[in-house]
Amino acid sequence: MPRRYDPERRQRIIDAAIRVVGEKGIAGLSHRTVAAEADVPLGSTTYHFATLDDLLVAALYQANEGFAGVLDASGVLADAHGDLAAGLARILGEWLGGDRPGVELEYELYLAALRRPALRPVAAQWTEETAARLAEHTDPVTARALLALMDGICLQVLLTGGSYDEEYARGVLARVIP
Amino acid sequence: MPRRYDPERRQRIIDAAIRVVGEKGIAGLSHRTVAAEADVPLGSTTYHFATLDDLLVAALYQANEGFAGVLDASGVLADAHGDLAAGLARILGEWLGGDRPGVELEYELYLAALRRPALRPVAAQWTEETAARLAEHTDPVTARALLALMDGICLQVLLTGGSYDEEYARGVLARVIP
DNA sequence: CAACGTTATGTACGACCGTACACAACAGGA
DNA sequence: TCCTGTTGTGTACGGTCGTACATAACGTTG
Repeated sequence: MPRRYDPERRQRIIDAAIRVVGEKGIAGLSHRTVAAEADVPLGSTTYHFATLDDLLVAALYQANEGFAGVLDASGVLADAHGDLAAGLARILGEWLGGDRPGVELEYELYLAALRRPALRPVAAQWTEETAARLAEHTDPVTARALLALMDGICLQVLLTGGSYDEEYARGVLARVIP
Repeated sequence: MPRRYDPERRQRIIDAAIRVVGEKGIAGLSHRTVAAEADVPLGSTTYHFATLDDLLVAALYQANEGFAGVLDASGVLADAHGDLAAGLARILGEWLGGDRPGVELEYELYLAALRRPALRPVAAQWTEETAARLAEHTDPVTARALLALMDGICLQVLLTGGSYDEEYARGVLARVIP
């Protein structure tokens, strides 16, 4: 089933959806706003993604690679014998402190799974994959706990408008590692 | 400045808003849906709450008392020398496991602060107050870490559709307590 | 080359939304 | 009693939304 005309049209729509969510939030996401951002007709977005949930699933899949990329680029998981807590704390600092527009975006898509069951498999898959990667440096239980604690720390920063304290994060993350 | 006609009209609107968010999510919240749920005219909701953010702020304030109530009723914070980690793990179990419709509701309102700056002071206040209450049984740094970890554990359960493991929670919470 | 199914587009409809605003109901001071 | 300001209501407007659907553009098959 070959694609015709514009083979990357679908990808353009996903990219546009991510930009829209980044700028206006999920509340500002509609077939029309995405079509305008991607510079495609309205019918094109409804054709490739019948419901907005379909579009959100695709966007979340793609956004999940954001943090995974930071994780890879950091080299923390490459160094088998480094200080894991310090490494993770540094990664969070880079992720939260960077002026990338992706932090709120990626979290918003992730948290949207709370009310949209269609997103839960994607969120679950990301959690399991990341936990598995962390587990290579500790054990599965600790990996999930580290993930949960990192989530909680980020939430406290993002929801309360506070600032990120890397030294605090390193300290409490270290407590979780047995 | 005496209230006339219906002194509790404002409260009725807030209660209705919480029910609407509980049933249809924030996405289903509008002046009209709230007016219908509260059985008041449309103009009444727009009069008492000019913007939906105003209404969400009031709803979040009220919803925050939900978890605080569970915390109080549990008696965990009353027992000065009990096992804090086990107590908190049990509270989370009651909160998540109960068939109350409040869990997703309260978290949705809380997480909405990510994109709505108007809610952040409320979220921050709840975090600080709860951390202060926990700090009476440990130290401030540990209290905030416990709160973050509890948030993260709940998120993993709610976002991935998984089940809550109280024994796991007790174990990792205990690691955070020095 | 003709028929056909997939891919893609344009447009229109009914529903819902926030908002504005004129107006009614009432309390308290002059 | 009248006047004034606050509280509360009804309605209508312009805009955006999801959705449906007729139709075009194209590749494939026979």
